[in-house]
Amino acid sequence: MIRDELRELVQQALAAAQDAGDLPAFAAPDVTLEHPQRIEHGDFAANLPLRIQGMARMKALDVAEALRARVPAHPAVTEVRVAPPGFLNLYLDPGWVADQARAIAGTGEAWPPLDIGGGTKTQVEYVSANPTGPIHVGNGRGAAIGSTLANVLRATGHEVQEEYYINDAGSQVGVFARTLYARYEQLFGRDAEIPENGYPGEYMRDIAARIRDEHGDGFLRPEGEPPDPQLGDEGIRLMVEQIREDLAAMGVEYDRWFEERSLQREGGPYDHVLALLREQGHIVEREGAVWFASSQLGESKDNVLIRSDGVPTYFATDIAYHYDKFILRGFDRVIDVWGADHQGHVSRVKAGITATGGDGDALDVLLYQLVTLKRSGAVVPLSKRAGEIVTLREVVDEVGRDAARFFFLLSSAGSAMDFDLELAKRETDENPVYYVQYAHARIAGVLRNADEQGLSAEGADPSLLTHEAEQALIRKLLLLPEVLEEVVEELAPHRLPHYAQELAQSFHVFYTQCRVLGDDEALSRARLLLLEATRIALARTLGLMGISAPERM
RNA sequence: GCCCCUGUAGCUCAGUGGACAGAGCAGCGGACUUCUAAUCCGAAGGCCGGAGGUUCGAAUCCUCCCGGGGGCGCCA
Repeated sequence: MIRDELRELVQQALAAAQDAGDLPAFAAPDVTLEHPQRIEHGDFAANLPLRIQGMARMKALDVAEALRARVPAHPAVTEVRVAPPGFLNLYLDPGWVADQARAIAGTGEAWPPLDIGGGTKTQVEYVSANPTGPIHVGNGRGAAIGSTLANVLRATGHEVQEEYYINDAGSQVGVFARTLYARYEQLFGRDAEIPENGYPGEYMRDIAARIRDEHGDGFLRPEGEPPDPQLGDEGIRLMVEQIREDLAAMGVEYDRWFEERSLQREGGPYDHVLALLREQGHIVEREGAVWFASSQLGESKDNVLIRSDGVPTYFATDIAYHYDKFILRGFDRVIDVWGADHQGHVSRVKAGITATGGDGDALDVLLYQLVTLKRSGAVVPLSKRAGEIVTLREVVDEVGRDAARFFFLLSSAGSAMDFDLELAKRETDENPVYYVQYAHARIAGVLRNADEQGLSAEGADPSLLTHEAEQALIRKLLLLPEVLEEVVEELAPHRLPHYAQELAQSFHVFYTQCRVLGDDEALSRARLLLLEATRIALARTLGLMGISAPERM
């Protein structure tokens, strides 16, 4: 991408200036380029002179001048200027900029071609909510973040697998089964009560009814006897099926649904990991429980692996799960997207990975702060145990998949967000997603009109794209590769919707100021070329976010 | 008590070492005989939670304090 090429130019200028003795010899930091806020400061700016003025024992302005004189010629650069207090400002050549419209349109849907990953085998695991209830709004945020991140990684040369981890083995599954059985018994007129700490939500009645519809009283046992274990399994199966459908409604599809239970089969990863930890001396038995002696590994405390009642903890199976990811399946890199309430879990899982032969640093955990759901300003509790829960499905049905995804992606994972249902519902016209989609629909409309007139970008001369709005739009297009790189390097998918809005704005301004289908046929063709390039970038950005790019609105 | 996240315009949020701090929404004033006005243009709105410090330069880094959220040996 152009930024990397220009960075290299400045790097070369530095080396040349030092070789020539214009600057003293010293090890300089890597060159970084940024986009100045003010257009008069150029398209790119290097602050290198300011950063090395001390090492060079020269005034920043003199350093800048020494560098400026040595910057090699480049077809994209029309001018290099020194600006106080010591910046080196680079100005792109308008002819080169205009020609990028042709380059983009010529590359087509594959633009921008980026290989950051080099085929790195990467797994993104996200949502992974307990299958004891429908997924809620907070999980929706994880879904939007995880799937968008996976899309961008795939688009930048990573070999990506998306996975959902089904927690079907913990103690909560037993509580789920007993709750389900109580609801099931109630359907047959029995006076059963759901257990303490059970799941009081209405959805449990629905699942019980579905099982009755399919199996009749086949799961009914003599009163007072515990439920058939297969009833719980059937309930989990139905719940997972619903979760799958709810996520699909938001455009989320996984490559694999991984069952926690599969780790615990005889001689499986769980057994193996425990034996491994024991061999390595990481196991301590105390107070009737089995502990991971993680404090010896720099953790703040030890953690229980097997509770005194003999049941393994979630933590124990999670070590086995990550052993499975890294060692058995050979992922080079794993990204787990978790809610911030799992924050305390991060460092101990990394310690567990390292202790079982993996590299804890190959795991990136992207924590997102929880979503506060509001209804007319009042906080709505999200707990599955509360009677009233608002499901993700409900929100998606109300505001639409596109708006829901855009909304979830808009704020950075680290900041808590409010999701006001009334606001989201009211936002039909004013939601920013429509602003972006409308830009795409407008382009599609003009391309249709051009087609009817028998006009196309065929043989277009991009050098006609000299208007300020045209130039600004192309410069905005050229930002997409940089944005994708930042999304990957900072695990920051929220940059995408912000970029989408900027791109749409640049287009709308262009559309207002520049008529595409006018009297000047050569200009029309050039502008059609620009429209094609813009449509490619816009559709790509929307597609990576899992948001549709409509032809009409 | 300790750890993590967070505090920026009325609201929702970007910006996390650069040059005069940004956007959307709300509110105010304009623009449709012209490829879609779900659009555009303009004005207004800020001790960047507070106080010190580091730096040529701090919303950004460090220390302390205040507010909000989350976590802290047998829940997941």
